[in-house]
Amino acid sequence: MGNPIGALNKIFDSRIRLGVMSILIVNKSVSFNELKQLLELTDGNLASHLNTLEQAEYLKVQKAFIGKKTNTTYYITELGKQSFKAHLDALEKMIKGI
Amino acid sequence: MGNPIGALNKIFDSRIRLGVMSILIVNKSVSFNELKQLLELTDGNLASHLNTLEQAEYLKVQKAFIGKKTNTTYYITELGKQSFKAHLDALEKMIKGI
DNA sequence: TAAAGCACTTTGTTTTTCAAAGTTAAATAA
DNA sequence: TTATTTAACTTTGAAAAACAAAGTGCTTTA
Repeated sequence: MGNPIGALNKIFDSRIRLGVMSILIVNKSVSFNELKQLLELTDGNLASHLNTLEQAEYLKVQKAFIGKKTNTTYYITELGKQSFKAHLDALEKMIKGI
Repeated sequence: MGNPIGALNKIFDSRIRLGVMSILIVNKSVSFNELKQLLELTDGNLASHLNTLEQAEYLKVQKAFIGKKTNTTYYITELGKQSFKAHLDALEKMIKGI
């Protein structure tokens, strides 16, 4: 049996990134502004965490106009979904001592 | 509905402290050296995380001699147990979108 | 023309994490 | 008896991460 924390994904050590993923796994797509309001973050802080998630290819972005307003929408990728689930599995195993 | 990440406990943002709690919730008592080996940490790093957990009163320590060797053993406190469970509940709710 | 909203980027500070080395005390080996 | 080892830290300092605040570019609405 290896190190119990070894299977945890470092990207998900952050509560904010965990929060983003949790929202996106249930909601399919969420806008920058919705995330900002839900998680009560400053733009910069949110943007940088979203960037980390994008770099990892756990998220993809779509920029569009909704009516006349610019809108940035985030989606979870297949990789993101898998990685998040793997992380939750690892967490569960660790907690249950499996 | 409040901020979904608001109910998470900052002390458990750290994978190492999560790991320690996971071990102690199943094992009742674990020595410094066992933790060090299980989690593959340097003494200093482990000691400082244990200290954080102790400050929060999530852990208590017992120093004793086992045979002729000094032994430091860690136990989870009732507060620690409750806080850890509360954190896991918050996590679960967040993930499931409750 | 001015002000406001969106989605950033940049800057700089604060906080956290960590390894490495040093410390203290007891135990065992030479 | 002197030296080494083990346990469990503490201290120091560096690197990484998190964050707020301010600035940017673009568009829209007043």
